Amino acid sequence: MEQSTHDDAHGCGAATASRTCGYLSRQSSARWIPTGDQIRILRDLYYNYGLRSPSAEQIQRISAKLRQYGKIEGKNVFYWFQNHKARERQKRRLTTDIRGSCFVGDGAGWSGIEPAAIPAVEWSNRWAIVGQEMSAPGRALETLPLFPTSAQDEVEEGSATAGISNYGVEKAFYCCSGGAGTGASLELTLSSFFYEPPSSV
Amino acid sequence: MEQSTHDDAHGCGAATASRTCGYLSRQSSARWIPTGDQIRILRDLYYNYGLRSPSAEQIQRISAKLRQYGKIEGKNVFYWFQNHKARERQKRRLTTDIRGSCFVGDGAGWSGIEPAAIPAVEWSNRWAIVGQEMSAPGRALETLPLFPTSAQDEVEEGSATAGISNYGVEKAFYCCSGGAGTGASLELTLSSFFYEPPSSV
DNA sequence: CTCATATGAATGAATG
DNA sequence: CATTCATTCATATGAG
Repeated sequence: MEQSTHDDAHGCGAATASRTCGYLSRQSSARWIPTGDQIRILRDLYYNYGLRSPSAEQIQRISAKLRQYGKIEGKNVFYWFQNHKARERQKRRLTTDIRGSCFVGDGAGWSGIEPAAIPAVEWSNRWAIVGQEMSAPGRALETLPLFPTSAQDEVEEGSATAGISNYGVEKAFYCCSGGAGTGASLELTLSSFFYEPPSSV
Repeated sequence: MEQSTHDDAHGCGAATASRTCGYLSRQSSARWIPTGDQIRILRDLYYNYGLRSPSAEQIQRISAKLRQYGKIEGKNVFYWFQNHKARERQKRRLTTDIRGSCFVGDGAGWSGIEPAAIPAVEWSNRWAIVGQEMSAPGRALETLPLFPTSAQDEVEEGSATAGISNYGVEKAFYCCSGGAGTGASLELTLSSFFYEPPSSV
């Protein structure tokens, strides 16, 4: 789900290819295309190490390290973490997933159900090490907690959120739509689900 | 042309649609296939109501409502609007070669030639320090110190980074990071996989 | 079967 | 940190 499309499937990094891919897969991509190894490491840092907002120094080191797997700049690492974090959060907000599963963990997928990517046991080993070494005042790994964000976050939905006043629809240009005859149903539609509790069906 | 292929033609909703089709037209499509009703409502929201970028809550409500017409998730609604807007704009960019009738549009003035060098210095402010790139591919990290407490020096000076002048960043104020002796745990963390066999190059 | 088009999904990059 | 834009991949469908 994550980046199954890319990963290394763009004929770049591949598993053994190991070409100085990075940025270009065939021409001047102008846009960074992470290799499989790069992604793997980044994900490892994110999930297994809880790194979510690397500092400048961290980014430097990470990008420097990842450079051996392909062309990469600091900003790429920076953006990667930004995006990954943001999208994980967004997923939470958009998903109507209200299942009372055990751990939401570091979920990585809209489905909310991730095929046990990171066995929690794995961490303990590393965490321990990192933990003791990290005598620094809560730095480096911003979020050390095994469970990034408590589920307390998305519980707030469902009740209020009744600020239905305006749903961002301010400028409605009744132009293009040819089948304007559906207007009625639209209003009905809008009101129906805009006033309905988010409880699915 | 628009969505003549789908709409309800995928043997799902049929003409009258309103069938609990959604995701699967036969099995697990893995990909959401909107039903005719769902598309109709979405288009209605888009065109008749000018809804272009629904918020998270709106998406939840919309998807919840559309769910009665078939399986659907929040991300589907999200992507739908995202794609619809992007493609409409893209189409406009391609067709509007002599735009000039009305206005230039919403900030996307396409005059055939878009210089916009984008000095890439925009982000410099944020992570200027990160910007520094090393021309030494392959290694450089292997020898990184375990006690990079001094890492602050290089950053603080900024001269080191300025030497690269990669982005023409003169004054790099390491804003966000702030952390000084941050590095320690980081590379410790990284060390685990930094020892990986560089099978790449 | 191959190709073209439409479109769902994903993600890098960027802005506020 | 969230929101948006642009680009690209992946897949469904129909034409040839």
